[in-house]
Amino acid sequence: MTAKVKRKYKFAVMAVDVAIFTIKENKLHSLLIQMKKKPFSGMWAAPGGLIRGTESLDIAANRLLLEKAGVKNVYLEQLYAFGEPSRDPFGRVVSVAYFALIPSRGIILKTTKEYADVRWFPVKKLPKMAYDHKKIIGTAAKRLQAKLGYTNIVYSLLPKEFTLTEMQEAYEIILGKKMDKRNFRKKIFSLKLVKKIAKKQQGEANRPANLYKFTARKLKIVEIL
Amino acid sequence: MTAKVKRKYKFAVMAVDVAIFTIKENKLHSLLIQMKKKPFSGMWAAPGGLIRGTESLDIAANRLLLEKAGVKNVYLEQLYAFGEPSRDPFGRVVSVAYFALIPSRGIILKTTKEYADVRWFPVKKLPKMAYDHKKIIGTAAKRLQAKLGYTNIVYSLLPKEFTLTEMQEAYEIILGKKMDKRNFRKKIFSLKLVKKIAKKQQGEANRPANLYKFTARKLKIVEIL
DNA sequence: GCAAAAGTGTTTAACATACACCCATGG
DNA sequence: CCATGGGTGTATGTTAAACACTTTTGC
Repeated sequence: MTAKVKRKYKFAVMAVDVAIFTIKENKLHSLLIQMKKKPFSGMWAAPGGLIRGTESLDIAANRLLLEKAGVKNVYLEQLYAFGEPSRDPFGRVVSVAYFALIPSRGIILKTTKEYADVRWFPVKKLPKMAYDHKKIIGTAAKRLQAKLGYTNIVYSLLPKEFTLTEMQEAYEIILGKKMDKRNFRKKIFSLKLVKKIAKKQQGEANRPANLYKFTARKLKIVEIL
Repeated sequence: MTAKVKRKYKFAVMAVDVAIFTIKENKLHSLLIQMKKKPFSGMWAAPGGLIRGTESLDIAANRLLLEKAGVKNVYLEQLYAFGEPSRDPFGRVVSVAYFALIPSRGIILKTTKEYADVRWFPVKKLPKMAYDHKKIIGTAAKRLQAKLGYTNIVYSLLPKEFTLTEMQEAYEIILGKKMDKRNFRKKIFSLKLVKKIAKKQQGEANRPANLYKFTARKLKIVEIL
């Protein structure tokens, strides 16, 4: 891919990279950081880095999200280990990729001096990316699609209080298809995933929608689709 | 867990371990090797070892299965990366676990001088195991159960030619429950997973069963259960 | 009073489940 | 001829899918 890069590490080392998603502006977005060091300067990457000697993989993933992007309190699960020998020009780096979700309201991104920029990109319009990170984002997006179908994972993309239309839109955006409003609600109600609260959405030029919250904000296996 | 073991590696190193299953004697079995070196001497472990600098994870998994147990040509997929700092007393070893399946007919196990023994154990009666390998086998068994439900993965546990009763028994053994013969067959036929061949099972003291083969010996996503 | 999104049921088709008897072979 | 597992169909209940109009608000 690129010529002559000094191999920094003599042995295989372990990295963790995190594909983190949110829904913004009716599109699925992924958080990327812009690299400074060659040969990837200007290119974008998922937040990640080497693990420390004393931390578990899960803890490393949480730490790196916070350090590299200022993000915390997210849904996080292990995705896949990427270990092609050629995937990192600095040496043999095996990356355990993680997959994270966060609601978009109220996130403040943090740039560090190590990186040029931190931004959300629509998953359908990713910029030029470093390493095999485009593949990692793609694998994570597929996992997200699959999990929508058999778990209540959508809770981790929505705020505490939300309308059923917002919930349905999350499905439609991620799955890339329209769904039937009545059938969708019937299913959600029959599974008792949400409960109505005594508040309505305000300030819209139309009938105000009821607000709901999840009965449990914890991953559960349920047949949704 | 055990006292005073010299830490052999200064940095985190990468290992691959393989949970391999077959069906034997109407039970799900996993292949284990018996260790010689302390502090695990006498205990059993899934075949595995350190990755080489130039091989991918998938290739390492295949190589280790062959080297440590003499097994090849198996269904193999990545399972999960286990990275608790304390999981290996020799140092910081992150293990990418794999999950493998093989039909039981005609396998010849190979013992090496590095290990005391190689044997199949019923998954419900595992011996005392090294590292976190009991957890790895357990995670793999759950993955297998789940995949039976939404893929044609059972092909990798059956011989080229098999009876429908054998196929159904594979499901019953792994899921731990009886299934209805007529409904099972209806489902398998409607998905066109198998085709009848012009041979019958011989030598049983009852009506001979028709033999079948899979239309495709390749992983496919299909709603079976 | 109009534009915009919210909310709400019924009908039909597909699929899952439960269930019992006759058949072909070996010994 | 008997023991053993092989092979087959139907009726019922449950779930999925298709489909359109009325309501409530802001402006």
